[in-house]
Amino acid sequence: MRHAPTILHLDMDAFYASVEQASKPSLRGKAVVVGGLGPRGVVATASYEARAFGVHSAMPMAQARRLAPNAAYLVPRFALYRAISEQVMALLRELSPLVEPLSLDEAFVDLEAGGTAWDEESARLVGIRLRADIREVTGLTGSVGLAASKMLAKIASEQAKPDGLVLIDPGSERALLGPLPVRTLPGVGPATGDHLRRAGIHTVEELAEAGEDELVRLLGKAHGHALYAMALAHDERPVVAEREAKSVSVEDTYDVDIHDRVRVGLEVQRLADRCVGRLRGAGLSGRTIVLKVRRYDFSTLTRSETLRGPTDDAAVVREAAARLLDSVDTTGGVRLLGVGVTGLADYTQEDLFAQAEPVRVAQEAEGVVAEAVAREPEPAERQWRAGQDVRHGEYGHGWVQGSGLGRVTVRFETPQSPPGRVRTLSVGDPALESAEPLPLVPGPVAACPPVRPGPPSGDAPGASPRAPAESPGQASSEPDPASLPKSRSGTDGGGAATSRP
DNA sequence: TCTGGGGTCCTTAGACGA
DNA sequence: TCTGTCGTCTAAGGACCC
Repeated sequence: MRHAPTILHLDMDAFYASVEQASKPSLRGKAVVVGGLGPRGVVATASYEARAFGVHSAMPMAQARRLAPNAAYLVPRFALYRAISEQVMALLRELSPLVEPLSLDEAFVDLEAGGTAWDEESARLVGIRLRADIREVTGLTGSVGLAASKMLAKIASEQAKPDGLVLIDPGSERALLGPLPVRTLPGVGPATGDHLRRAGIHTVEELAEAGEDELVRLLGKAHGHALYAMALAHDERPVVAEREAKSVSVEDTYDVDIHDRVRVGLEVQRLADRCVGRLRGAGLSGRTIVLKVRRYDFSTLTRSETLRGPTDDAAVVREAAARLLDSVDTTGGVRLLGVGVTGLADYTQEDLFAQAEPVRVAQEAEGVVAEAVAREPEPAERQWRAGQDVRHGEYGHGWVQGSGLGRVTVRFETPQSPPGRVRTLSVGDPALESAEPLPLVPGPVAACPPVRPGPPSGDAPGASPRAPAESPGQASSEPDPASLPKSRSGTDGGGAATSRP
């Protein structure tokens, strides 16, 4: 293992919720919950103000509403989050070619490979500078962990949250890990955590003391070996910039269980089409078709079929998915359906003779689906979704707080305005139209990171071209008190209502 | 009180060919 | 020719992550 803490892990703080607060001034300092608003939605991200009420990711939305009834509930706006994520990733790529994004709001960076840091001091300066740049370019805060390995850098950024920086000193790793709960380690979820607890293992230190053989016996070969290494702070996983996708899938959870077998069949066809759309969009084809069914009682089963060659043909995927569905008992109802493709290749090699028949049948099915889609009733009125950006001819830019009973409530404000006024309009108001999100940071620079003149870059070889903007004193494991969430109240958070009346 | 969506990796078991 | 073994592929499920 390398010895310098030059692996950086960046984790944006409550990312989706922070973006919404930045773009909606009236929500700053308030409890904001982003997630699915349907009856079966779950929380994607809760602002720190909402977390004070006990709301957290993956919690059912209904439970979140009971805990924080006055929070603002918003649907995610992934296009906006993606755009902001790109700005952040671009800043990371200035530090090193080795950037491994884990999601829209998280990434590892190998600073040593980028020549931007080679020891504790330089790594710390890069982290400080990065946090300042992220704040300048996006207006948001991120937490930075620096350590000699990915695992430790991630644990460090977790400890740095919110809005902080933690560097794990080389040599202190095992002492730091020892007292932490096993759940801290990556790969230890609820099931493994329970398993270990029943074996009397609660901390990382106890994990190390149990020994490799015992862990392999308890958890299996791969997991046991990996966990034992992690417990000893051994983690040699490299930062990998390019990862090839291994599968492409789409799935839908329905607000109400589907009982009608014909409807189930149509939904599977629709999902197959969407899946192929994504597959083709990525320039891929795949050989194994997977059908996923979650039944009324939450039991989940998968059925898969491997073709003789990869395909990106919607008719072929539809037909395979339909065959797989034939082998599944859906009496009692299904709550989720999914279609996926694995065994990906970037070319298509159809066995035309073997698949000609299914194709013909599927083309007939295609007609059925098209017909069903055509029959789909048009929504009588435009749908306004909580959180959505809108523009009004008279009142300007705003966002939907809620809608129902023929009315839509809009708060008119922009990222740079003071908290704005709420107006209730008719859902059919001709002056109201949906709008693109506005940049969080003023000026044209928001769309692409600015290149600022580089102040003196220090005397060490390979120093970052950027000079630190914060004093090093701010880079401690203690977050700046001024940057902590200001209010626990979270009341009157806009009260965005569900878009379903 | 009910549990999303999009992924990755691992384990187990059976089939099959060398 | 029969049998055992090994590696690989396929299928299904489970755990985990963000």
